[in-house]
Amino acid sequence: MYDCDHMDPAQLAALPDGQDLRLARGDALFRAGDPPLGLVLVHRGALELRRVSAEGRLIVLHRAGPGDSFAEASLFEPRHHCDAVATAPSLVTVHAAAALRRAAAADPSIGWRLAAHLAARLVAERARAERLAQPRAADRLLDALHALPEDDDGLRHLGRSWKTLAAELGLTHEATYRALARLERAGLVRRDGRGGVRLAGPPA
Amino acid sequence: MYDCDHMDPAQLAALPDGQDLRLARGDALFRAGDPPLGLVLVHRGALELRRVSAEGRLIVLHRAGPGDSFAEASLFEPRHHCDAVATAPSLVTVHAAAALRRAAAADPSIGWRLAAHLAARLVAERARAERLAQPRAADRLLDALHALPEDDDGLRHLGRSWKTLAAELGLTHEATYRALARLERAGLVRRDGRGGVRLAGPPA
DNA sequence: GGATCCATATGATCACAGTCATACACAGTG
DNA sequence: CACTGTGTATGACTGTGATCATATGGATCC
Repeated sequence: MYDCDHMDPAQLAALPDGQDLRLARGDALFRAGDPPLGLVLVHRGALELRRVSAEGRLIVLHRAGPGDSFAEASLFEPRHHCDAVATAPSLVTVHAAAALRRAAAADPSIGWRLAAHLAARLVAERARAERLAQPRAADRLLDALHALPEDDDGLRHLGRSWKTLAAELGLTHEATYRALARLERAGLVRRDGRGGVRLAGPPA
Repeated sequence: MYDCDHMDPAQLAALPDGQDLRLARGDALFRAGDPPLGLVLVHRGALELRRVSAEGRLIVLHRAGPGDSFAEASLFEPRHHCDAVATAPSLVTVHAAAALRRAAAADPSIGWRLAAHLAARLVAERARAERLAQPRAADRLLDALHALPEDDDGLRHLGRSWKTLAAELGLTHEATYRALARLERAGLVRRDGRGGVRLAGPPA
């Protein structure tokens, strides 16, 4: 429910002088420790914010697809604290932090709109934390799938690989595939082979 | 590192006409589904944002102690999506959403400051998600303890019960006590009986 | 047309977190 | 004072996710 984007990032896009960038799969837009780049809008492709834990686990902090924005928090931080990597060939617009601050000084409404956008991201992030607090893989998985935008008839399309989803859920891909297989055997989930998912049963 | 409060909520407190409220332990400031109350500043005591999962698990979405604020996101949402419950006798100030919006229209800097505050909360929330993605209880626990503010000599004070921390970490209290005992036996953690913790070894 | 890489599986094993039970100390209350 | 609720702690058992291994089909690249 509150996992979708309430605020249209496009309303943030009414901003001055963004710089367009193309990224190949695997390219890093920035690395942890870099000075903040600014607000990033994704037009095509997908980017992930990643960290590697002390034990070497890859952790996906956030994932942004077409129409999403990210790195908003970096506008107020001295350094980036994670890597931003393109998981597919991508096209993004970067609004430099300094320029954005100047624009906000000129147009007071930008601050409030940015706050609204950040509030939406915060709610989504809390939903994610709630999901991660579930102990069982099937619960996390079902929760994530129910949060997916639903087609006019009941089809949802997972816009990424199951392996990627596994990382977002804090699970190994093996656990994810197994949970998926069990859910499918139980008739709660049906997959068409191409990223489409159909769910049975109430979200509750 | 990025789990502490970068932004001083007090700078948000330069706001008009807050309403002070006293809460007893167990009192709910609002419930899921209620219309947004507004921005809440905690002066004394502690409040938790809670949900109950479909399986009946109690999930702590956020915890605010003295000097913290919460429910910022509710300023932009039509309804609250979780309960706010006092876990101790508390004193709070509520800045009504409508009043805050009016104040922001009059003073443009409020929007930007609010955005900065929300950005800090977002970073903290991502750190929490990162923590919850760790599979082992000891890792989550150590991570959370290292994120605690450190005294001038190496003492950290856990400002809440271990049971409460367990809920924040998405663990049962049993698992938490056991992990704690193991860590203490291994010499990585030392507790004085009164909420004080001393850690050995690097955060990495 | 191989050679590679990756996502998608599935099996075996083991560590560990969840669950249920029990116990004790302490605070607050009638 | 007894009574109750809560936090702290530990034991036994079970379920399940992590780990390691292996296999296959689809891309992509020379």
